Amino acid sequence: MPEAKHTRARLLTAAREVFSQHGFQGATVREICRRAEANLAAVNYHFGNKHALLAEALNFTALKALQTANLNAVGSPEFRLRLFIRDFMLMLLDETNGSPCQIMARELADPTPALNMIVKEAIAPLHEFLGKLLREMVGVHLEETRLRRCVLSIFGQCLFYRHSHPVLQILHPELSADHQEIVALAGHIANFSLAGIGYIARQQCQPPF
Amino acid sequence: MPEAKHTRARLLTAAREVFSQHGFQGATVREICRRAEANLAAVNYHFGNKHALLAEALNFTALKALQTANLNAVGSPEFRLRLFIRDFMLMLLDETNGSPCQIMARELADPTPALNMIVKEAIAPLHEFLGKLLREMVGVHLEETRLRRCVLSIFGQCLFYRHSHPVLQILHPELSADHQEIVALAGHIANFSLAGIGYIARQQCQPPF
Amino acid sequence: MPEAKHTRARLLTAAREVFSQHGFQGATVREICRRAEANLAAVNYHFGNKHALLAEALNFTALKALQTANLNAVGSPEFRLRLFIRDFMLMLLDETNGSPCQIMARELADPTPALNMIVKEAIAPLHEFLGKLLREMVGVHLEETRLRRCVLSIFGQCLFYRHSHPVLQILHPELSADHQEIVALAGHIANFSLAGIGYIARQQCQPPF
Amino acid sequence: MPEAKHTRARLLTAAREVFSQHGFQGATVREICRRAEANLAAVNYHFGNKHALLAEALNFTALKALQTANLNAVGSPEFRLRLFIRDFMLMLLDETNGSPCQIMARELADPTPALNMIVKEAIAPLHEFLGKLLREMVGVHLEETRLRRCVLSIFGQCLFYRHSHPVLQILHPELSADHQEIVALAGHIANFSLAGIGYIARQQCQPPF
DNA sequence: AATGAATGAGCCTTCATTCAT
DNA sequence: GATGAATGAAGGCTCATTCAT
Repeated sequence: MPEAKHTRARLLTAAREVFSQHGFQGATVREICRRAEANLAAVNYHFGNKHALLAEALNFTALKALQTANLNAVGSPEFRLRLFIRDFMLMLLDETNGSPCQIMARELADPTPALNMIVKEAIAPLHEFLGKLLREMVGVHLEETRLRRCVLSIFGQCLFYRHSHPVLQILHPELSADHQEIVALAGHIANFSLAGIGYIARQQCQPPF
Repeated sequence: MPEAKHTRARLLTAAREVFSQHGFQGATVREICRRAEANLAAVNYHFGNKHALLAEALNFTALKALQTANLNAVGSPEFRLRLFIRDFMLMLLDETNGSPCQIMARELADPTPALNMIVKEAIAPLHEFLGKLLREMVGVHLEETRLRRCVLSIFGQCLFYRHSHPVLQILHPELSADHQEIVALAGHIANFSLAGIGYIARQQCQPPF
Repeated sequence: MPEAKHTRARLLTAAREVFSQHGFQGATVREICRRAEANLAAVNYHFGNKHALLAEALNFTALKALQTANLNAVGSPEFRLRLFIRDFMLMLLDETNGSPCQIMARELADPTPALNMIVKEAIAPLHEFLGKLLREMVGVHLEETRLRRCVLSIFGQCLFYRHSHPVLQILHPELSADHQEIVALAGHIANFSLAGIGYIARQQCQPPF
Repeated sequence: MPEAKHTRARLLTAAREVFSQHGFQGATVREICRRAEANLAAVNYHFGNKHALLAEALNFTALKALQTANLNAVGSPEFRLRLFIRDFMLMLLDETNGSPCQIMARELADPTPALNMIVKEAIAPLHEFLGKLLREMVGVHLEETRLRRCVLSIFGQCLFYRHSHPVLQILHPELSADHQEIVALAGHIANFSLAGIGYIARQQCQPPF
């Protein structure tokens, strides 16, 4: 065996890289096998087909760990929201090839049959998590619909940097995506959103007249 | 020739439909020609190749009209921001096949060589436009970097509904994308963002201590 | 154009050859294209896929001509049966590569979706034809079931030489399949069958007790 | 190992099933191993390759038993011919998966290297057997060539129901292949053939003028 | 006595593109 | 101004077989 890791593991690593770079459709089994230094038939042997390989390449552990860590953190809901946005942005903008969020983000725009699982396993829990966190802040009086829109506003701001990354590199090539910059962006999103949520919550109690 | 419009025009219409539905990569020349009731070689005859067809299919007039209309609108910057967000969301979530924003939105996540032109012709002006609008609201004291982050927060919230449309349909299948709902979403984003911008602007003058 | 006939026609000729030699499953599109001196994609362009190519390669005209000729022949039913068996055997044992009966015979044992069409277009009419011919000979008193069994007995004797051709070449390598030999075989089958039919018909009228 | 029989035996059983259903070419080693609940490499371990597995899967004992039983039967040659046709048809149309005749019948149309052995071990003896039986009936005066043609006529009628089974199911879907029906078919073939043979034999002595 | 892992060859199909007319 | 025919390249997948254990 010329390779340190087993073929199956190397295929998963390679698949995460290629899927995150080219999307499911743009990724080729050939390229994945080439990078994994595996035979072309290895994907079929280990996973059955390309779709099943994608399903196995998806990895939600980091995303779940993020939520667990946040639940265990001590502090006000506002503090935990800041923490969450920071950790989520760091995960989202992690440029390591094959990071799980890159693959998932691609699925959002160009769905494959795996999207259902992604939503059920990763996205729905995440939205629920953030919904509960906001609920702690705004109390019981804010309508569920309005609360949800706030959740979407936060995710929208965060995901934008992932989805529009190529555009931002053209628009503002001077911006790097280093740790410090990401933390600063997360701080902005937290400030912006806390103010927004606060306004929405107040608006509910005493409608603007 | 039984068709009213010339082949070239029919090809462009068909291309906008197919590109918006399947993305550049997922679209096939065959399907475009089939819908345009044109010969398979017509794309190469009229446009040279698939990339050039995409370039010609892109259409920024609606986006520019939106900005012009907003500039001509009478009212406070806050009012014009509400107006802009509403019009932008309506354009973005327009489910008409071949709407220009759908094509562009797909380009963001999976760039082709056309992205440079899109950014230069459409996105950069749009960001500048929104930047100036916000500047009217916050005055000269807010750092350019912070202002830009507010612009990105607004676009992020709006584009989220476009990019994550498939996910939202799974998460909240009860939500329709009719005119009324879109206007309500736009109202939320405007409220949320105005509060956010207001906070960021105040924070600059009197840092939170 | 380096070839005399058009690619489409060459593909059909080559397909008939290869299908008749190797069956549908054993035939490869590559081999067909190679023999037709056509590009590998030509099958897809002209026919869509391998199944559709088979469907177009099938040719029932000779089989239909055989029936028409027999209907126009002047003579007793017995004579016309002898004629039919002779012509049918000559067609069946025609060793020309790509003869229609060879392809059909292969379909019988290893059916593809094309079998339904073959049965409807070629085999059912043939059975009906032979049934009517026998009916002329035996009169109206013979049960339909018994008549049909006689039809199957005749076809069985004829087809045997097609289906079991490889076996017969091993068993009796001295037998050639030249015109004279085939005519002799047909004569035997006619004699054998006329006697059989005669017995079955008589048996019906005056049951053996 | 949870299985009662050894892997080798299970493989042979599974191979008989799959070969009889799909033919040699259509059968896959994977499917055979799956049914035998054996490892994919088991076929090559136990038999070397797919061809060798076929060779071992072939089983001529039932066919030989049929001949032995017939030789031991008491009665006239005519009676023993009726017996033979009945038993042969029952074996031929036995729908039990993996019945030896199904596998052999498939080989006839699409020969593999195993055909030589099949002919030598099974088919040639069978033809000789039937030839001798007919010889008993017709005496020494009938030419060997003519006698052989009668043998082929009988086998042709019988095998037809095996080879053309898919066609017959389309043509006459009302016909079932139950014991009673098979016996009736065998009776018809026997009647038909006895009359045929009788005529051929008489024709020899006193040519039809 | 047997197996999990791996592989090379080959299959059908699809695609954007080109070319001669 | 346009098109029917053709093509090279590539894609996902399947198969019988092999190898190390």
